[in-house]
Amino acid sequence: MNSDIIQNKGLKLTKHKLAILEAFKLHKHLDAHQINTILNKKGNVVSAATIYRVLASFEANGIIVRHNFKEDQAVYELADPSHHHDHLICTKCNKVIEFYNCQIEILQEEIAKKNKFEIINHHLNLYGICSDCKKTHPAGL
Amino acid sequence: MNSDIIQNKGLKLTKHKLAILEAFKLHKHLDAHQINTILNKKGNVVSAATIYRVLASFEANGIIVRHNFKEDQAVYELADPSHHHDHLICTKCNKVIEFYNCQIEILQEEIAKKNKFEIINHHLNLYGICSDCKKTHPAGL
DNA sequence: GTAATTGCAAACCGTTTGCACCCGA
DNA sequence: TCGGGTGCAAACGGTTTGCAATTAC
Repeated sequence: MNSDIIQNKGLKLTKHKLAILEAFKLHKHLDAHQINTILNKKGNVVSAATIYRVLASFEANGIIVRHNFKEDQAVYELADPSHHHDHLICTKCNKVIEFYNCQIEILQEEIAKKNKFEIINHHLNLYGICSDCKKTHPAGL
Repeated sequence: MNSDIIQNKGLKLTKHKLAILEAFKLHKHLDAHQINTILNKKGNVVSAATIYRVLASFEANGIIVRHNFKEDQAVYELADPSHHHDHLICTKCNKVIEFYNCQIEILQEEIAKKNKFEIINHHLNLYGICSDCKKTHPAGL
């Protein structure tokens, strides 16, 4: 249950937190502005400050994780430690596809070992054109 | 020659552009603020606006590439299309180590093909603790 | 000479924060 | 009740931009 996710972390259950969590169930990857739009459409008016505070709190409590797909805006998605994945991002339509490749993960560990690095985290973002956008602009225009 | 790099792109050669290019020869990865500091130390006072404009122009002309190691600040490095590489970033001391792994590149292409994606670009950032910082904080503190 | 470059200050945009009020447990 | 949550507006930090003066070619 969504309310459990929030309360299990010792956070107070509020209408806004629930609404934000529900937004992530419907749309995997969201930035603060998109969340605002979604909540507004549902008649849920929330100040930007609250959205940022809820996002920060959710991130600190491991409910969501932050990504930097866009260079100037934070994008979040629900955390799922048991299902790590990386992302393909379409630079035309901003579609995001998740993938997981075990071999790449292993190679990353080897690279870290070679460089005496202890990996804490990683981001692998593949930017490109998705099949839909290729159809729309077959010559790459 | 540094001046050639600038003029070959049809850009006007100026003292500031040269100084910024030289900064990149000494320090591989730089953000706007660091460039400002470096130039100031050399007695080269440059306005922030100019730095950003030069960076934008260099990037548009393929002289440098932008990275998003930090979530809230753009980091640039000299472009070198013939020597693609990815990065290990130490979250303690911000050290950046470059690496290249052919197998990972191949796997990425396979993933793209599977998803009917045409990759244009990618960022693989491995965040962790470098060996020096592990020594300083052996228990991870 | 002329278009590109620069400095300054103001604008911008995403995000954060101080403060007073509100509300969930 | 009371400490966390919220809205508002102001602040913040990195970046961009309008404009007038300067400079490379």
